[in-house]
Amino acid sequence: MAASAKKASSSKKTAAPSKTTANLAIDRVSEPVEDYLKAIYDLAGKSGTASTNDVAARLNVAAASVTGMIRRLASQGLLEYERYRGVRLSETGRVVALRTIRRHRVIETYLTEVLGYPWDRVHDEAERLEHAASDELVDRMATSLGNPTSDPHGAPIPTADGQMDERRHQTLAELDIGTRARMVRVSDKNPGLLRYLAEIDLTPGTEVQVLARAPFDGPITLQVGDTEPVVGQGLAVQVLVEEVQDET
Amino acid sequence: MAASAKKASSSKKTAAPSKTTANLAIDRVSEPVEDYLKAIYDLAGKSGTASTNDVAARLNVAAASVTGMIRRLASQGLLEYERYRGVRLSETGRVVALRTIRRHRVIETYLTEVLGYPWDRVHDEAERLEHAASDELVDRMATSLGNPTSDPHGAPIPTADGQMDERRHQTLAELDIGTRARMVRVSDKNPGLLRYLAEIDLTPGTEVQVLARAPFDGPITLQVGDTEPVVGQGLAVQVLVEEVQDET
DNA sequence: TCACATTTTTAGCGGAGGCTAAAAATAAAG
DNA sequence: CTTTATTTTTAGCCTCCGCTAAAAATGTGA
Ligand SMILES: [Mn+2]
Ligand SMILES: [Mn+2]
Ligand SMILES: [Mn+2]
Ligand SMILES: [Mn+2]
Repeated sequence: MAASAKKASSSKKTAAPSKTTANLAIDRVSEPVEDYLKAIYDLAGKSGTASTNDVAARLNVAAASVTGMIRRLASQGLLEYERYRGVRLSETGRVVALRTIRRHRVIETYLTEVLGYPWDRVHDEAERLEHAASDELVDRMATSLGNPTSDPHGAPIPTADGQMDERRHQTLAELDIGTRARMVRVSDKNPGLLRYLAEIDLTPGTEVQVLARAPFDGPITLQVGDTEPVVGQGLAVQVLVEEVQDET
Repeated sequence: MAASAKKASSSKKTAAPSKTTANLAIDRVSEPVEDYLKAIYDLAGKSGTASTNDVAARLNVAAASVTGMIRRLASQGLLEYERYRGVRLSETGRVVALRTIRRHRVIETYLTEVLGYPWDRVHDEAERLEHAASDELVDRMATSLGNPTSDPHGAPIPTADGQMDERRHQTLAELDIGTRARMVRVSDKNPGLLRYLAEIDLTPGTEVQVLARAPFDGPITLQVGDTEPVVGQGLAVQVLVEEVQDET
């Protein structure tokens, strides 16, 4: 809960404009900065730190560019940085990242639910809109959707005050044969995969079971509804699932 | 050329990718560029040209910055420019401007009609979203609104293929006493004015009549519905109206 | 421990889009 | 037709955010 007691990141306007709650009036940052913070947020994952190279790969920029940006972000108090030692978001940085993620995911949900976008094309649109939409707009969208808790790909949506379900899930590749499970989530970054999943009806919420698994990472036979699609290991490791205990 | 390694790789792939209709596949330009083109589009108006100073004032940038940007835009073929002689949009520039204007106005309409935004706060939001929303998204919004022809402030919405109603209108200040007219349009850039207009129910579509006009630009007494608000000249010149001929 | 591989940083550069101050061109007034 | 005022451009500078090439730090395998 450290209320971002960092140093003087906010210029020299007023000492403390309004800090009633935690800290909602964080200076709005640029589009690239929001994308860096998002990338770092989810690369860091549990270890807490992200490497220069990973960030570079994720954002499709040169490693040198990442070093440069990282230095600026550190000087703004958005992250902690020690040369050669990776980077870790500060509390402020985490808040900014989570709000950007919230905007992204609410927008994706709105686009599919209300405007009829197919789930394989919302990501690119959201990747740009997330930087332009105000929190108010996003909250209006969320409200009109009934405050959904996950986006079309099953990713959890942070609440307006920055809480997010951080549960880890097993992949379809790890699922024991015969175990009943529910499809929970898949990455939103591969449109082809998403289209294929939609085709075999393997979307978040759907029940799925592994019927057979050929050795040496061979094909995996599934049961989805009353079809039995056979998928590869490459797909299975991308799909997150959750065991479902049948209640009487 | 170096910087275009990944993103703007569109440059010189094929001479003419697809030019079936007029020219719909125009390289997407930056946010500042879109704002310059919009500003020039409507400053130029009928005369066709806009001055450096006017553009600067409209965009809140220094005149020197405008000169710099103008040179770049001219070199990209978005406008025609002769030193000291003002600037005029090229056909390409006009197309880009109109599409940006379409996005802006459809977004404003969507925000008020669907998401319940008050009409005095949609402009700022649209000013940012217009650069991030794809034409597809905007077309989906337009479709779901039934393809409206004007935005919440009465400004005409260009069609997807770039047609826009360019009619000029008289202002409330010019309206003859006793003439029945319909409120048509008001600038979207002054939230206070918009709130006041909403308060006296003077919104696009509403019938209005000038009952009296005090001399020397004095107060103007209106009839709006069954109220008789008295407004100043400053307001009256901002409100565009259209005479309404009563049909039997 | 030493040599090589990998990762990261530094150095230097470029374009976009801002700025201010000064110079130049154009327009307005006497 | 000058002189002055206004408008516009130039010159020079800045920040942000990219890039490449080279140097430095860190990690690894013999
Ligand atoms: Mn996404
Ligand atoms: Mn983004
Ligand atoms: Mn507007
Ligand atoms: Mn804008």
